[in-house]
Amino acid sequence: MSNKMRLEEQLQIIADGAAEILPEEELRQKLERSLRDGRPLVVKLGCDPSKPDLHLGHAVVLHKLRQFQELGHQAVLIIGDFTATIGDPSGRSKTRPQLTLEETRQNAQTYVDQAMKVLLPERLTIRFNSEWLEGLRFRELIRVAAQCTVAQMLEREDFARRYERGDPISLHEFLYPLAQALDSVAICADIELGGTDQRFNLLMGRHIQRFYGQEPQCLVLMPLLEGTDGAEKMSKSLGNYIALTDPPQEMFGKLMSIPDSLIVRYYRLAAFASEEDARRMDEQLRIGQLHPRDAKAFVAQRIVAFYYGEEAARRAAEEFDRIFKYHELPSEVPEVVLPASELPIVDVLVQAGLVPSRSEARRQIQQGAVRLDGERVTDWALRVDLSRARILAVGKRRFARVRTAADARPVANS
RNA sequence: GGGCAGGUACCGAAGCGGUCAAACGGGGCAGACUGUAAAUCUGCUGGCGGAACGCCUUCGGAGGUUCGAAUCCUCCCCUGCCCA
Repeated sequence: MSNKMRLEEQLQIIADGAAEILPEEELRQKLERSLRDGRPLVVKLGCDPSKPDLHLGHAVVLHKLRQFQELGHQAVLIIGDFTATIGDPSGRSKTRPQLTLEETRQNAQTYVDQAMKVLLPERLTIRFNSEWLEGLRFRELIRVAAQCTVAQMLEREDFARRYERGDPISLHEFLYPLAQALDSVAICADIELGGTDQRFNLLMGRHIQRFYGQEPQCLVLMPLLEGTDGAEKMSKSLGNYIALTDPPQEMFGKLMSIPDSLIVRYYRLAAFASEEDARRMDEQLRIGQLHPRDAKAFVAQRIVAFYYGEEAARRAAEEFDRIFKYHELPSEVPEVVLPASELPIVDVLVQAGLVPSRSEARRQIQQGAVRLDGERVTDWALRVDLSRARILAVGKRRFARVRTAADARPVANS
């Protein structure tokens, strides 16, 4: 294949699914040169080890990085261990808890383990930014900081909004974009990946790279995946996320709960379907040739299969149908062994871990959410005989098989 | 350093001496309806409690006034705005 064709092919793959590429022409030039000289591009992705739980939203970007790997480029994962130890003393945002370098390392390991579900181990470099930020001289920091005005900083949307609202912004928060930019300088990044919400930070990378006489990096921005609530972007703090570590069953269930309006988007961004396939599904849904439920199940299965394989995905789908379609018990109900042979149902619910407190147990019973061996319980003063195994259910998705220890002695009660 | 406005439950936000575990909205949980959808409707949403208009803990922190405080006073901590 000629370099010309390979160039077009690469461009197409890189642009596939991307929300924005800045600036496109520079990217073309970089790729052209890379092909000509046989030198892979350095593709950077920064990550925050203070939140090591990766979800499908992260996977969108990770997958793009993987595509770069497949094209033969050099992927560099920057672990922001240094920045994570700074934390966020403004206290308003809990998204940046202060960590020790030790914790950071540990989280980083977790992070990488999860990222490897999407990335290829070859052509992957992992760097910690404490390596160059720890020893950064104050003088140097000031030189860098001088490259940016306050007005420019306030262009960043969330700064602007917080400033507008009178919310506190700590001075050091202005330094985070600079720190990220210095990461790009440290590894001479050709390309940086991120979500569209990272545009400002990544552009800062270009700015600072120029200051250091480097060729500025190109930006490949990926769309932000909405969370299971269908409204906000997927994030851990909003609790609307599907973790890469969610077991197949749970992952499938969460996927089934997304609003219909998101099916095609998930197909495209989380199941990595081609533009064409996504369009086809969209069309079939539109003309009613495909039932939304079936489409959703298909997408869910595709996604679970990506992380756990076809077999696990198929089982998850079956299990889902069993519980929610046919209202049967899950194939595996967690078993809880209690020391007493007879207890008030409220206590059983708490001790089985189905509800957090007795008050909550009482409320759930009053609302008709609790079933014992399939029978709805209405009396919260009910005592449960545990000499034989009992099946308890709270709502649609909390189950436990409860019994007393075989050798438990009856508890005397007045 | 000074002036002003604020710090309330998971979040936003009322309350400003008792009837406040604390309005309202969001979120969450549950019920109905379903495709476990979404939307909608209903209920619940600190803990304890054989079910009390009962007890305990909570309204930035520590003290104080009062029969009684989220509500008043004092000091402290934190945030925003303005001035220096």
